[in-house]
Amino acid sequence: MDFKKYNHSKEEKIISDYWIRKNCFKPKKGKLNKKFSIVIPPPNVTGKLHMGHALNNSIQDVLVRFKRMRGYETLWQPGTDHAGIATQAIVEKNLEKENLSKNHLGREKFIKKVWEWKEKSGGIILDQLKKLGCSCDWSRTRFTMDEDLSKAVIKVFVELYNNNLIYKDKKLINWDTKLQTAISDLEVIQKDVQSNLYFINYLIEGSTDKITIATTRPETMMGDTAIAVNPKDERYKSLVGKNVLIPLVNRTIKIIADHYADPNQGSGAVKITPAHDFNDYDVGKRNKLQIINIFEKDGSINRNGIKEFIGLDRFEARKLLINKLREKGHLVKIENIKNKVPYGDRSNSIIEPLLTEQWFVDAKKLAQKPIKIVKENKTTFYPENWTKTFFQWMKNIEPWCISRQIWWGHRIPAWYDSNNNIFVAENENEALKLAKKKNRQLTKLRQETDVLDTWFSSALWPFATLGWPKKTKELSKFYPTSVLVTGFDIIFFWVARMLMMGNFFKNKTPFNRVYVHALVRDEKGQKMSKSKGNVIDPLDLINEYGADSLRFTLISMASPGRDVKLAKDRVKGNRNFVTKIWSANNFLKINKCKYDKKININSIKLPINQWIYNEFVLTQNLVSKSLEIFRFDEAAKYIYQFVWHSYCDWYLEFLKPIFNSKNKHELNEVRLFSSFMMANILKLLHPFIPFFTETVWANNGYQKIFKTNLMLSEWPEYKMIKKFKKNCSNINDLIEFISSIRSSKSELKITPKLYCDIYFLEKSSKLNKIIQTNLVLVKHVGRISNILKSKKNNENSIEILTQNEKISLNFNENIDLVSQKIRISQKIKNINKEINVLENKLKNKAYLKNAPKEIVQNDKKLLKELTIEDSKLRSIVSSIN
RNA sequence: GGGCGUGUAGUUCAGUGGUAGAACGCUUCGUUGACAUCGAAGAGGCCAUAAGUUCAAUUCUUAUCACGCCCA
Repeated sequence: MDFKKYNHSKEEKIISDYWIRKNCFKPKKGKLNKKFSIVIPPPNVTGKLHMGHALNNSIQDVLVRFKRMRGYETLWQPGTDHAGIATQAIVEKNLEKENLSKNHLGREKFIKKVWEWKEKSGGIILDQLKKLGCSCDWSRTRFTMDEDLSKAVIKVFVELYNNNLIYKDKKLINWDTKLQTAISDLEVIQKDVQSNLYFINYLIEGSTDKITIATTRPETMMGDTAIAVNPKDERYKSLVGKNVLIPLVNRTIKIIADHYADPNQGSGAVKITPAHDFNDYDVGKRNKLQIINIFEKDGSINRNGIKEFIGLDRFEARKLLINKLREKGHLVKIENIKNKVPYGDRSNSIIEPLLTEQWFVDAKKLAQKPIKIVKENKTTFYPENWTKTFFQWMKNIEPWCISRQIWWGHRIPAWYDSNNNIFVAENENEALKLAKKKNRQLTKLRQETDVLDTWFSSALWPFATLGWPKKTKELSKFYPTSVLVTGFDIIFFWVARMLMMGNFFKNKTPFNRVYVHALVRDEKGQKMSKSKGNVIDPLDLINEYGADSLRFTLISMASPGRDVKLAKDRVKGNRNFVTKIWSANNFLKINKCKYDKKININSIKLPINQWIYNEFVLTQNLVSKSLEIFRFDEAAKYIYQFVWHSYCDWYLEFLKPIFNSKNKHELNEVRLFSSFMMANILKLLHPFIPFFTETVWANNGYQKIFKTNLMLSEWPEYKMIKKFKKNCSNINDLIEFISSIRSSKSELKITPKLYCDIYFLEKSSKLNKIIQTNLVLVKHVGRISNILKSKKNNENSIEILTQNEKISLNFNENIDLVSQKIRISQKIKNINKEINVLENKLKNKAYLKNAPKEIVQNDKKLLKELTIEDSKLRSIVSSIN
């Protein structure tokens, strides 16, 4: 027979199309009458599949497929978010190529262009998820800018506003001068950089004395409104209240006493620029200082600056200013220091604190319920220690700046009259109604131009995607969702905010459990990044090794609280695993193994079938249990171990002599049962490697007898059968016995394929009994030609010890007895070490008194066994002479 | 500075209050009718260091060292 190799690319495509065509991913009532739901962490609509996605979604798919097979009605809700800043940037870039800009087009036309882009290119990542095998209900795919979801966003905004949980305020916020929008504090990354610390003299008015301040941002001098010294700082006590002249700027400001000034930092005197520094802003508030903003929105100097600096970029201004200060003798020195500088996570440009009017969510108030919910374990984190991180952030939470000065996003539903009175409503008509209560003559309002932070809409994801605010079937069925699977990097961005919104608007926590997985790194543990060039593209791996191999690799490496260090070799290894099963299945076909009629497992007679059955049940239980507690790595390990080592290495090997025999009864049982086991293996493996298993399922014709494809079949829930246990233990003894014969051959440098005769030296050998009842298997797998009735003693025979029984092996060629003697002597030494330890232990009265009985019993038993082993080995050594 | 985590075989990682495990890699042997993307056999560990608790510590506690990450 000629068997083709498994062609993953071809089969994956076929299976994927088949599942979708047959609507297999839609929720269906299962046998349990229970629900299981997950909402996908919506990938950015501009996104391409990276390893993080691959891990995140493989895990979700394992859970979803597992629960579906177990009989839950299962929904995996997919979709993407609109990624305001990122998407706008891409479309703007495309416009540039056509020599257009968004300002050219105007808001409406630009938005139209973005939608065009989205329709054309916004589905890439979803297609990639399909390639990975994700069993999302794709017919329910949602997008945060969809009409329904937008309605939800507007409703949420209005309600929060009416509850005083959203407000507009003039505050210092993080301003991205490149993107020209506000961003939230979470989107600011503090980076360690080398900076210059400039020491500058300010002249004290009415004297020739000077005060030296230290700053890393000298250009902000133009906005200084005070110099602060610590009230306890003796050096400066007499200067408090005096005026100083800002060099070059020639404006006078006061020296004030404020605890913010740290006597140990720099010179101990610090310039205060309330408009351009968060700490200075607070100092300014405390001391009622003037606030002078010196920057335009692009970071250039505005008209509040020195005349000749107006229009200069902030960094140009810094250079020029330092030169001038040096020229005029105001610059004392420059020190090189390490400090933190804020960068925008999207633009990678230095963030400028800027005083502007923005919209804020009162996060502090909204955080209260989630804190309570998590405390009460109504939402639990796994691994548990993330709870701590969550609390720490939630308890120190700052107002959330939600307005963005861009066009792509949910436009804030607020309108202004000509006096800038604010009217927040779901639409302009409603707003106008509100406005008319104030002023009957009003006919026209002006809508807020800002849009909302993308995360604002993502925060509604678990209920908005299910239809909220409409009371849909899905919402009542699948909310709260069962588990959220996510990386730790978005616990604050997303998880916390979903908890706020879900608990506020649904009065129910959006998910019962949060499974937090780690980052995928390269094999050296380095973060993957384009600049380092160590990015592994999951699609490359899928093409080369198949989606299944990639999935199995990621899942088996996802142990809690540890990063996944991914090397290509791992994927290759797991591809080999897939091939191994393919080849095992071919072996079944060659031997006409077919599961074509139902089996009464209880009536299975052959020990080897009983053995593999109980081994399977053991594995099935371990896999199920591991998956329930999110131990994907262990689940994968158990199934790998079983399939490769129990099923292929031993079970299939033991079947070979049966296939060669003429015993019809045995043949029938083996042909039926081996295939039945294969079907169950495919089931257990399906959540991990769905494409391959579904393919083999179809090829083997299991559809007929199970009356379903694999992904909708029932998860194995077989019970251990007690009456099989005796035979199972016998098979385990055989395995151990055969292994020791193989070891002995290897030690004696005898080729494994060489047959030998054996003789049982023990008077009443337990092994002998077991072997006699399984003679055909042992002879074939153990390569034994005869079991001798009497002992042969010559230079070709050797005694070995296995399961504490002495047996004699007889070969047809000479063997190296001398080296064997050395080896056994070494073994005796080792055993005696152990015996010593045990004897000492058992002499210890405290041990005998305090240790649990079983432990002591066990040690006594072990000591006995070792003592026997020792004496038998000694007799073997002496017999060699 | 505050918080969290990690140090176990060459590598990547499981694990446990009482015999230390896997995968990959390595070594030797091997194409016997499923599979060389394979099989068989092996080598390889003071479980980071120190002290404490305990009859018993790789496991629990504390400290130290090293390395990550998050927040300020």
